[in-house]
Amino acid sequence: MEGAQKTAGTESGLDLLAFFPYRLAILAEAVSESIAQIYADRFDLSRQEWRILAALGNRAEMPAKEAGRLCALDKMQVSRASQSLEAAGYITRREDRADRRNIVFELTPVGRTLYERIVPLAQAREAYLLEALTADERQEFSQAMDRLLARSRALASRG
Amino acid sequence: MEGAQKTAGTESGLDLLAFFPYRLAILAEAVSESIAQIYADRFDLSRQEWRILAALGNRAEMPAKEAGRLCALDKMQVSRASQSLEAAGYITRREDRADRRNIVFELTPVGRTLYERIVPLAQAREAYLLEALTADERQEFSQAMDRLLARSRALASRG
DNA sequence: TATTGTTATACTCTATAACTATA
DNA sequence: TATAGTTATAGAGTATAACAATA
Repeated sequence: MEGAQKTAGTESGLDLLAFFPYRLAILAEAVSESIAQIYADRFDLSRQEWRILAALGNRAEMPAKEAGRLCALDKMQVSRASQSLEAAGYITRREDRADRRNIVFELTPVGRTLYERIVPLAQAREAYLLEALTADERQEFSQAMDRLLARSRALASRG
Repeated sequence: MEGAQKTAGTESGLDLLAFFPYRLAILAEAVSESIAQIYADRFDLSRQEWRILAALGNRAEMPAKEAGRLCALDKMQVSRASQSLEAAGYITRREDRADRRNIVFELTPVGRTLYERIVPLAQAREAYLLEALTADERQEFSQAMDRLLARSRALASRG
């Protein structure tokens, strides 16, 4: 982002390596890969499956629609990932009796065991990453992320 | 990241919405989308094509191999994206006489015109995003990104 | 008529490796 | 034998919309 500042009065080009969206993409990809090595390489879960599993871990059950909102997945991704998780024996899927259009997910004991094996590994990696920052810096980074997210969504919705 | 701290002594679950890699992925996706609306929606370029075009803008020419390193693309992505850019008339590709295995890219006048139309729009969006942060915060965020990238690569290379 | 979720289809993207040519 | 780049192939992932069931 320093590079985005003009280094000379006549400089009008874009320095890709200093372009904020590019740098953020590279960082997010690297971080994502470092976590995917756990859920994908070691436990053979897709990103979508991992997100649903992770979201299910700290609640008794979760409707499909909430899984979509919570995991930033569309309804097709939720449908397919939840079918895979069910086929693998990690979750159950049942109809909501109150409104039978809704499907509710629940972890099986096997799914909970998987969750409890993955989560500490994922958290250890997160902790290692965040050791790059002091407690204050983490908080500032976190707040900056929130503000950047709000602005990027404002842009995206503008088209 | 605050949420990653234990909220109770017995809490061992993972709060997906507070999990740093998840939040970073969501942010990067939103930022990426806000820029892709320009190069993809308005100018029909793929992400790979855009990166090569952007990297070419502030230099006379660029070898294919350097494009790969600079744009974080593998040699196949460079090969295909550069062929598309050539077919669209935005770049030329010629052999390096010194070593005819190397291919060197150069912007055509049409390509430069495209570059000069896209870059101000992309920079305007970048600037809007970064207005979320003060100058100091930008610098701290930038340094934090560098440190996080180093650590995520250390993790990823560990496997 | 609107909503939830599934299925179908085509399309894009990616990963692997075989291949060409140059060195 | 090693390197730069291309091509081929198959697999994964994605997007669109048509569809069924329920409300």
